[in-house]
Amino acid sequence: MGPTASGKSALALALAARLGGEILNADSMQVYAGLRVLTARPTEADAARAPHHLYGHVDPAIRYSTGAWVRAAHIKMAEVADRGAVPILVGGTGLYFRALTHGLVDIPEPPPKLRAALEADLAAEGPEIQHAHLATLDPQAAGVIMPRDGQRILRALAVRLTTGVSIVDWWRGTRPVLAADGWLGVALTPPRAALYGAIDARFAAMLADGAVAEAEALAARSLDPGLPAMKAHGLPWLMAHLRGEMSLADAAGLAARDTRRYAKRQFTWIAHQTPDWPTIADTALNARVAHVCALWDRLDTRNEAN
RNA sequence: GCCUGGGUAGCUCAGUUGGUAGAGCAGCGGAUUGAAAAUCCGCGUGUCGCUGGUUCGAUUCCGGCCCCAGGCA
Repeated sequence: MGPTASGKSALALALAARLGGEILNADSMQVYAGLRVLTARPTEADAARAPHHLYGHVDPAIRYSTGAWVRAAHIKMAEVADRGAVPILVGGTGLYFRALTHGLVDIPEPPPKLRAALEADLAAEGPEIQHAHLATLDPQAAGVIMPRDGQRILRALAVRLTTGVSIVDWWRGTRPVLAADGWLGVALTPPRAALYGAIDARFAAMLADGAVAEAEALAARSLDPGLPAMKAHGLPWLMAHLRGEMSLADAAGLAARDTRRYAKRQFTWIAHQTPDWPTIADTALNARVAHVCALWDRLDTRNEAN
């Protein structure tokens, strides 16, 4: 994995050619259809150079989830391996990788109606009141969730109400999806300043590539702005621009700012959530490929020895 | 050249009846178990334009100078 705009897709393509691999998307936004430009999905030309999976296969009206992704990725990885190819997962969504390497408990899905009701309560009363509610219902969960973290409060309430068991107790049963030594995780960590420059340049390129038209097409569907797909970086601002609420330049500035902040959170994730993954600070593609291949060979020989 | 209003954090500004200053935004750090490009938590020392004077003490009062905006010439 690596932060946004760090060159993950290009590296994946080079590795696929070198190792005989197929590419699987591990990015929570690139799964959505209709967001090719704004989520920096590989172009048709790039996608033709190696098999790509799990890109743009979800309608933006759907509320996708980590669980849905893990199930889909698990199946795809097995299919790729059956073909004798190497599954190469690329993306910036740390939680998706974590779900694979550390696991995700199989908690029954709360009914959509309950979810909608909780969402309405949250909107009407604010997170603190819901947190107090959670504290009486599930003190254990309330203890590990911040009082204003509406999203996690909602999830904890939904799980407790539908299963009768605290989400914290569910978590105790977490088991990894992937075998401990069967995979190699690598994190790209380019210098911050270089990455920020790349982010600004990339958003400018997105605009030149039809980002506004993409936003317009989505706006025409009048989807719920709370949907995950509607939160793609830049999309809310471009839609505000289309409504005449701000200039395109302002929208672009805010989009780049959001993306920079996101990249910062990704650096934090890499530093603290995947401390055992080798990091590559190099920005040159060749150096990155060589580095990953060396690591890969080591993993290979170790596995053969076992 | 004269008049007026300004010069305080990266930006926009507040404030100190004289005891060396604080908001918003930006930025930075952190958390992260089915919304994760999400959500949440934490972090404010800066020659108070420069320079003299008054004062125990000046960013604050007084003088000079510099810069910016507007007005008059």
